Amino acid sequence: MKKTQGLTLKKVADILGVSNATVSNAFNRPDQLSEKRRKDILAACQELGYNGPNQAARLLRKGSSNIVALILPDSLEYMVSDPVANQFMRGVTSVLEKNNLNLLLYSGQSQSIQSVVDFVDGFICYGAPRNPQLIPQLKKSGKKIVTVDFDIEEMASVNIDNEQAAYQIASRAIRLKDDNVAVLGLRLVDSEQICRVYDKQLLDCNSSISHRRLDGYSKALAEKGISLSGERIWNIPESNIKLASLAAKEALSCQPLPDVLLCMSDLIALAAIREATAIGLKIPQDIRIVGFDGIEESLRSTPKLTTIHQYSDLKGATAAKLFIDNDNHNELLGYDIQIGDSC
Amino acid sequence: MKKTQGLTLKKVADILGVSNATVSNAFNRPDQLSEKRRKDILAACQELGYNGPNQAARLLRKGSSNIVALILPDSLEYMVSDPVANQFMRGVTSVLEKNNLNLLLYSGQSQSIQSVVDFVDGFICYGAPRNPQLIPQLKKSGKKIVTVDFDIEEMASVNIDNEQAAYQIASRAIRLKDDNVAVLGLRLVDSEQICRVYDKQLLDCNSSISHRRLDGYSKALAEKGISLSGERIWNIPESNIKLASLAAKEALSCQPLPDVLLCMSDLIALAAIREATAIGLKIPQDIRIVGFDGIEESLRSTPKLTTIHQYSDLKGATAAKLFIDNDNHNELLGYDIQIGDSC
DNA sequence: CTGTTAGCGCTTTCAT
DNA sequence: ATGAAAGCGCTAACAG
Repeated sequence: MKKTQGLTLKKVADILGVSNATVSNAFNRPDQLSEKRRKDILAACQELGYNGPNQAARLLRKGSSNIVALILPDSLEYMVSDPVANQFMRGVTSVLEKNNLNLLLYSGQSQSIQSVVDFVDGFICYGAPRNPQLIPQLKKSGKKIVTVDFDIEEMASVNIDNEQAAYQIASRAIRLKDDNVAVLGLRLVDSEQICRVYDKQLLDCNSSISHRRLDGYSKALAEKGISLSGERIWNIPESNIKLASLAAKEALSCQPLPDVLLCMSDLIALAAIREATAIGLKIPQDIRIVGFDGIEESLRSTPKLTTIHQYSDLKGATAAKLFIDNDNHNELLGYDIQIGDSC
Repeated sequence: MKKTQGLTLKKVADILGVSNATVSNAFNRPDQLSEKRRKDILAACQELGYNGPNQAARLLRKGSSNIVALILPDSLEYMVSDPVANQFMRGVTSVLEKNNLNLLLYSGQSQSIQSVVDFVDGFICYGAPRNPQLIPQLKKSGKKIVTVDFDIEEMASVNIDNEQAAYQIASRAIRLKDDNVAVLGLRLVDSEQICRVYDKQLLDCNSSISHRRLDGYSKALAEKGISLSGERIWNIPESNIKLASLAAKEALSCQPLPDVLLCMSDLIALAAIREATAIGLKIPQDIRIVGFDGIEESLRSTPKLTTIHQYSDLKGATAAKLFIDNDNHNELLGYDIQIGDSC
């Protein structure tokens, strides 16, 4: 394997008979030398095959790398194929690319941020990381941080009003006081299993968007005079199709059959639609189903899904902009109700 | 903002009254000092709040960072929401995570690899990058490289036999000698527009998987004695739903109406199914449609899509393994025909 | 406008 | 088993 040329700024300077500072300036500070000198030097470097200052050395010296880490809530393996995370990433990358920043993906399940913290200019943290230990580490890293869908005190953040959105979609789904309602929830309790919630210890209730959504559902239910017990709430440990289908099957094989299924993600709702259809239920006549997120596929399902559409790409773009502008404020984004045919 | 503690290995060594080499060894080379000494030092570091050697300095010194760059064919913005790329990335990340390697996403549209080349241990290059200039840069970088779906001489690679796969799926789709066949192709010519191919200059015919697939189709057609002129081949500049739908509409509003639609990706085929259904065509009675890739959604479409299923996650995992093992060979992966109801 | 020089924080020979 | 010291390649203060 051909080794890299081993050209350094110093060598180049020697060859050209100028000081290394001048070469460095030619690359980094055009105002520090004459236009002609700069052009000559750059041309000579090109000629020699020197592509510019070594980025690792530059990082050590300057402390900045143009790399930003995106901390995903779970392992990358899961997150890279999650449609909501995808859309979020799309927003992030669109802004980063325009600003010549590079993206490092990092798992929220990691033990620590140590292995990357010195390489990156900061962190965009999408959802509370599965490993809560990361949060104090982030705080004391001294790096720039933007959080999304949760907050770290004093840090920039991007959120939507999950409770209000959940309230609205639930209000729409529930018609009658004696509707039988079931909730297909996401990570409500600390379990790797699909299970009912009963009165199990709820997971970090304050920071979790799932609990905000549950609060919204509950408020809507309370307004109609319906009560919801833990046995009508399912916990799904992770938003993926297989688990969602299993949970939907459970809920649909229950007596009495639910009239309304409040699903905390579209992936879950779409799975529920498929399962309900498979056992011959008519939607929305026999059962009403609503989702949350507004992924693309929800527009194409049969029936089209009624859901909360959040602008995940905008969320990503906003997070990236706050990061770049070093803007420390807390942004609250809007959402829409997407009216489909599933309720 | 609380600044980082500013603790360095040297300061820690001073505080503990040992040399910096000893502290370094405590972290990096357990065999270089007594077990007890090591434990004491590590404990003391923990106490002091020193999390270990600065990674940037370590990188400068050692030249390795545990970061691997994944070069995607196009801009990240597009690729993060492409289902095939997602599945590939899933395979890559599953292996990288197990090996404590971090993933940097890099756009194949970039001007150069310069901004990251010094930060990473090497590159996995998924598909020929849109900017062909990157290829010589990669070659002379001296870094470890694994290519996927194309080759760079002397470098490890992972491929499938696109021509053979395309031949098989086309052979299945074509029934009669007087079938009227249309191809919905991907990036066959250098155009940002949806257009017929006619006899336009074909794009880098040798390295492109699209041209291998076209060769496979042509072979199958030739065997049945059908000829295919450029006006029955559409070029879609990019695999996304909107463009695919437009192209499908064009093809379906053509006289004579095609009996068979050979689509170079599932995204295209699924769009074609929707468009055909929308204008009242029965699939497969009125028109047969086949895809390529085998994305998850193709299993759930109505009718279920007949397509080539490639194991994109395995492809990703294989690429990552070759990278990690420094294995320099050229892997050819298998594929399956997924028989659905669309043909 | 240009050159000299002191580190950035670490790893690794080479002595001890 | 431990320590002293030489850089890795660069940037930025400072002096000229």
